[in-house]
Amino acid sequence: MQNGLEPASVTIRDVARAAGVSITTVSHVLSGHRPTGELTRHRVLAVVEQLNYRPNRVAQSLATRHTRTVGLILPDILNPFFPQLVHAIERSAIHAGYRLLLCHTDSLESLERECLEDLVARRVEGVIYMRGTAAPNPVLERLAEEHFPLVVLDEEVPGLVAPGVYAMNRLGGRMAARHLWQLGHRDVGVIGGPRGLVSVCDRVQGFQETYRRLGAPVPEERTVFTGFSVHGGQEAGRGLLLRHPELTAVFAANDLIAFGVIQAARELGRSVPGSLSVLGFDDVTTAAMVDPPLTTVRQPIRRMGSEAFRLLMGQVRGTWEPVRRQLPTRLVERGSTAPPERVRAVSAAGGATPPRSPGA
Amino acid sequence: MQNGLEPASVTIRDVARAAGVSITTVSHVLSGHRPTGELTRHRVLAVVEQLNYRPNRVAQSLATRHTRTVGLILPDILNPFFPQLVHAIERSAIHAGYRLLLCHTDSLESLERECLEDLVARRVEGVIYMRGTAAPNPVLERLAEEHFPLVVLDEEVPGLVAPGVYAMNRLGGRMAARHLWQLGHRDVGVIGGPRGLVSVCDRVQGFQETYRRLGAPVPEERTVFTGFSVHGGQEAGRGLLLRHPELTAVFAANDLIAFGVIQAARELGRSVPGSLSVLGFDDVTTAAMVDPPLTTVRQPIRRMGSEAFRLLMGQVRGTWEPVRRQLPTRLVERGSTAPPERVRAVSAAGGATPPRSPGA
DNA sequence: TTGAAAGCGCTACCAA
DNA sequence: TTGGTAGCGCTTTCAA
Repeated sequence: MQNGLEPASVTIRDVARAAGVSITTVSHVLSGHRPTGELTRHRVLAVVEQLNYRPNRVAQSLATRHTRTVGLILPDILNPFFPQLVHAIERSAIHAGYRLLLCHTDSLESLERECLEDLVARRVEGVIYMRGTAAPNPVLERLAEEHFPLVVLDEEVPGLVAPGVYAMNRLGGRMAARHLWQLGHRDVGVIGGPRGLVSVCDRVQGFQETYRRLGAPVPEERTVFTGFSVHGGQEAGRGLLLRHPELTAVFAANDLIAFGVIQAARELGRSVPGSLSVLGFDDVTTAAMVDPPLTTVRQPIRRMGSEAFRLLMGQVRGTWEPVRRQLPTRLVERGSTAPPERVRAVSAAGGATPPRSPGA
Repeated sequence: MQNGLEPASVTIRDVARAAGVSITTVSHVLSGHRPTGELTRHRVLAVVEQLNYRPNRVAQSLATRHTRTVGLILPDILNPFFPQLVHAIERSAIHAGYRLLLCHTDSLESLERECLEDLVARRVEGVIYMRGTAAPNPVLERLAEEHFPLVVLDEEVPGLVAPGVYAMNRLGGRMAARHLWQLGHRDVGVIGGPRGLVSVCDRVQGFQETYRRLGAPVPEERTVFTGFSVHGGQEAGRGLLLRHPELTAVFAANDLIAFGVIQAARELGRSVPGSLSVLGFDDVTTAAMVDPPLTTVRQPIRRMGSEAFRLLMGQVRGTWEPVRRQLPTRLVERGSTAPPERVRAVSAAGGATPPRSPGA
């Protein structure tokens, strides 16, 4: 207790000695891997209790070659989307007897690589990889090639052959578009997240493709990109609204951005949804709590998390197979979207009002 | 690659053989723990590179008796307060070469105990313990007695002699009270978090003690307790406002509860802050983004996290000492608090208006 | 039903 | 400047 170097806890050897049996025996009464005499069993257990012995999991891991640990690489714990995802994963993990080793990368590619290396060196049995950058990651590629247990979650890695779980982002983008269209919005803007992220492309493209088909393609200069953050959304929103005051609605690639857009709109004296509709993506818990509750495209976060863990376990104790699971999104209508002012005005003036009917 | 049992990665032995040197040498060129010949150094490094050798951290840990891992016990990752705390801790940890092993307890005492045991068995070098329940925890007590490196964070454990980092909760409660008082609120309610939590007692008592001193003690039936959640706040808020429609302000023991109270107020047709002022605690990131931006007592989350890790490291490589660090809170005024209607009405009617002047 | 002993992959002491 | 080797604390054959 005095020296700082040696916690010197009680070992299996101590137990064996105190119980007057062999180490082997202690090991087996504890693991139940082979029958033991009733008598010795009780003697050993008593000693274990008395000495408060707990097997050293490090030594166990070295001997058995498994650590009952899974590595988690995540880009941004401050985005509430990820804690929700982590929560789901952790529930599955605990249930399966696994623990999570956390690696926060701040969306930095260099950190992603380092973390991955470190996790492997620590002999985690698998990794759930959530990226925050579009940069290629050689370490990740190597692991995938070696069929190291790995599942990519949320953000797809282009070109990587590995199991993954994603939301139907393109579909989500389409849902967003259809919703705004039906409300009567014709002048819409889009604020995507970090350029190059597959999820961003999909959401944005799904949105644009729908508007194009409906006959009102979104002009290129009405689509901008920014970071997945409130601040990013605020900046980008301000710029977009300043350059295009004619916009009546904005689709944001995630909720954080949407929050920022709402703030920007207010600064510019535009009420939401009165003068501007805002639509988000994720359906983070707080989405229901912000000023006008946010209309958003919900990702099935819980299912994504548990499915990811399930896939990982499949690999850990079984065959590797690059399954690609896509989970459906759905639109959650709340208070941040409404028909554009013009349409409402017309409606109020009376009469049926198919918004900008094709022939008009 | 076929068999599921043996990842059989390359070991130090392989490197030694391939480089034509001893295992010892390989170990030392990698650790730098002793000088090595320029030539052999390069040879070894080349082989390491070529074989893509990475030392097995499990084996290292067993040999060196350190894991470069810290355990984190946290009650509720869905409360944004904790991700923010985790973020701060993780920054310090990564900087010091440590990794975080995550244990989510869902505020369950049984899980807290299990996690603690498991973390110790996994030989983490220390534990940062954030509790979510008021239940006593024998395992924790044992660890503290044994001077196992441990720091209690955020939520104090009564009677436990161990290092800890906390916000000045009582002070925070006082700040909240003074603010509402100065705005002119005389009929106030309090919604605490889980009964028995020290932080809750401190915040509530700080608040009440101030109102008492100012001559308007808060009647007991205007103080209620609930879970640290939006839902809890909503339920409790609804009940309180229904029973006491005369209240003009509510102090909530954390931001989540405050959010819930705001929702409850709306349901009851009361605007915030027009007809009801709401004050929170924590200053979670989203506090600035909700409907009326939340006036709240800010905890110095980042500093709490980094200080906790610093204290832990102090114990890991040094002397145990039950330091108790308390960090100051401060009031952040935003939009959810305002003078009560009566006062505003009177003010508008003209004339100086010491709210409910003692002689009135 | 029990034990001896050979690892698991490293570190670090002791020699050379 | 280098190597042999005894652990670290456990699991698991193989024998008894």
